[in-house]
Amino acid sequence: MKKTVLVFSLLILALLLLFQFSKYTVISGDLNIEYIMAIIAIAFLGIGIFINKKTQKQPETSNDQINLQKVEELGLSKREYEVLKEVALGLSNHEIAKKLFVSESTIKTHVSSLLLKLNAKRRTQAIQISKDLNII
Amino acid sequence: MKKTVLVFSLLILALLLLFQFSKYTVISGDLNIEYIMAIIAIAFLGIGIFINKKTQKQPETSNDQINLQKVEELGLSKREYEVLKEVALGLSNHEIAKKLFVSESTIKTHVSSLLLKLNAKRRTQAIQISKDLNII
DNA sequence: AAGAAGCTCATACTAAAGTACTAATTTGAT
DNA sequence: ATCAAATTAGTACTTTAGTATGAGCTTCTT
Repeated sequence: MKKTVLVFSLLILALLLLFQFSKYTVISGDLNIEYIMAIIAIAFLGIGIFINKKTQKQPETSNDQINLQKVEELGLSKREYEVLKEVALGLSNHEIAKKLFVSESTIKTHVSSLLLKLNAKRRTQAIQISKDLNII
Repeated sequence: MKKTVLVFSLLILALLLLFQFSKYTVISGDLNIEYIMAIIAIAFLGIGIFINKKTQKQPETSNDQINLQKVEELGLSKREYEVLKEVALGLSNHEIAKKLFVSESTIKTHVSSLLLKLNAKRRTQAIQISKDLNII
């Protein structure tokens, strides 16, 4: 938000400067009007592209990046988060247990509390929710 | 590609028309130069944003695009594919049955054959595999 | 040191998920 | 019209998944 204000302020400033410059050069006859128009057109084309890139980058990066802050917000413990990632990989409780060198009942405990925290009824729903929250 | 050429052709045409228009109005004194500049600036700002949006949509869609050809390669029927998408949404067999107006046993049949075709042991694994193959 | 939180594990359940058939219709293509 | 594939649905069964509860142990904080 602060950046947006700054960018627009600079934009308005540039516009005003350009006006003054163009008025001066047209009157003094140093440049003809076509050049000034072309410069303005190109400049604002670039500014348009730049602004759009900035606004479009936000969803892009937030889509690919895993949001570890969200994990904390949800109150997921380190182990629960670890189990969640294995669940999302399509492993069964038994397979996860073997992989993490613990018993299956331990995994069940983790999964149960993880489902509660994610507000999911099933592990498949937990996967979907986690994907939406960008935590996996 | 054809669209790009068309867009740029129209862009150049618009530019030329604008030049002629501006030259006329400035000389005739109907409008002062600031207005024309402002119009050009806003127009090209919009064009810049528009172009950028078009070019940035390409990688987005190509990354997310679902590979329907792969679905056929796997031998998934229309209904099986439909069920798969619901499974990936995190729904239970019972919920899918209600949503598609069929019995739960029908969904079970679909899921079973779908798992076979995807070479998955569980529905969670099917989700993972489907995601890798870009079919959901 | 005491308490809270996290990790572990067990038992005993209930509830889903998944398999293996069989079978009746329906649909689509030759 | 006929044959193959698809959709539907059922029964009976096994396997996972998930819940509830209690409990021992470790780690970190106050």
